[in-house]
Amino acid sequence: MANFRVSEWRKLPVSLAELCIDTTLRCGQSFRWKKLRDDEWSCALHGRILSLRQDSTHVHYRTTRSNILYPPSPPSSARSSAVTPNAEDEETEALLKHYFNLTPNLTAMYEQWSSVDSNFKKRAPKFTGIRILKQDAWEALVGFICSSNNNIIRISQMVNNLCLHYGPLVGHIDDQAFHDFPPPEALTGPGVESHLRELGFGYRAAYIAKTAKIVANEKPDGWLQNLCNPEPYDPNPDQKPLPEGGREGYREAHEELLQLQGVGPKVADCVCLMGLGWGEAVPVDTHVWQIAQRDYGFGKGKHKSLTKATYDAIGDRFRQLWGKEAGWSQSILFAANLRTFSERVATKIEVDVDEVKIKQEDGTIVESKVVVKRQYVVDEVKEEPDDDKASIIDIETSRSQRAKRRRA
DNA sequence: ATCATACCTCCATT
DNA sequence: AAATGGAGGTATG
Repeated sequence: MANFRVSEWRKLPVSLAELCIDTTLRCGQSFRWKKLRDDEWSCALHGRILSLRQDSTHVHYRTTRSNILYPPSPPSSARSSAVTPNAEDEETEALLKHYFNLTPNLTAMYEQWSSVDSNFKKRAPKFTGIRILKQDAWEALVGFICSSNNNIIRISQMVNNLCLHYGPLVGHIDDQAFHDFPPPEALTGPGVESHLRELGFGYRAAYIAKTAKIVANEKPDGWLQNLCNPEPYDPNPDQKPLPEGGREGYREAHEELLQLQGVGPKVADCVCLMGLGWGEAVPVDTHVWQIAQRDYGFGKGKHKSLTKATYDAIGDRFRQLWGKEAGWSQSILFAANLRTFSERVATKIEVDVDEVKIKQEDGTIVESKVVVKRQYVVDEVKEEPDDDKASIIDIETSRSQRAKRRRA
């Protein structure tokens, strides 16, 4: 195992309210992180494996690198790495801060959204620390092309398969291979589409192959990166309201992305938000559509179904409500609505006991007790539980001790 | 503009 | 056990 070297653990002070890596890495933004050991997440990024743990006060991180590709620093600087951070550690910390987008004050943002939106205030407390990642735009693009008509488990399998077959090997942890995400040029070959089909990508195989060719061959160098939001994060945003439909740069990036194969409005917004730094991008998928109907009055009148017009109207409504970082707020409500996290949603169990008389074929009547247990999602805004949202979790039927017998 | 349909595959549910 | 529907949609008519 001399081929790889593992750095010391280092730590960065971060509260769980500012970043919860478990929720952030499981909420469907990124598809490559693996939880190998208890509470330790790892992912290949920029030629190294980054591993993370978190406690209530810090994020702990370390890297695993290949000695062959990334030889150790000279002895002069390797000496005191435990006390004095060397260049590699500095670089890793910078990567961590960048990837997890740690500059914005998330606690203040939650407070702001809570003060203007009672629904957010109600649902967010169990989903704190969710940040929008600054992922590589190309990786986000391919990942979300894979997401159409798909579920997070399979998307992750597909993306991992893509990296395994087309991405450079970065290292191993416990015999688990970690590959970096393949650049567009790696996916332009003639056999890519059919190979991806064999790998189970379905109709998305063609989308990825075509999009890779467009990006690598038809667009100028740096085309995708240049769609990034150039503005640094501003903790004291100016008073001028966000333009209807978002800033010009966002609208342009969205429009450009729509030219690609397999990229519609939703995928384009995912890339804008999570890969290009446009906080006002609001991807409206089936979950957000459900949320918009349930909590924000959509699904009736003019916006009965999720047409393009409705899609845009939902984005505009959320931007108007939550502002420049509407996409962040949307993602928090999205996570709160995921089945993956349903155990966090407060539930209430209601038990009904009914006496039932059952007349049997032979004329005898049997008295039975039917116990029905229903589970509700507790809704603190509406006191009344919705019957249509209750799910029956258990029914017991017991015949009473002495069944009364009568003549027919 | 809106609507309907096909598209790959996997999985849970019926 | 075979059928159905849904999964973080998009392209086409």
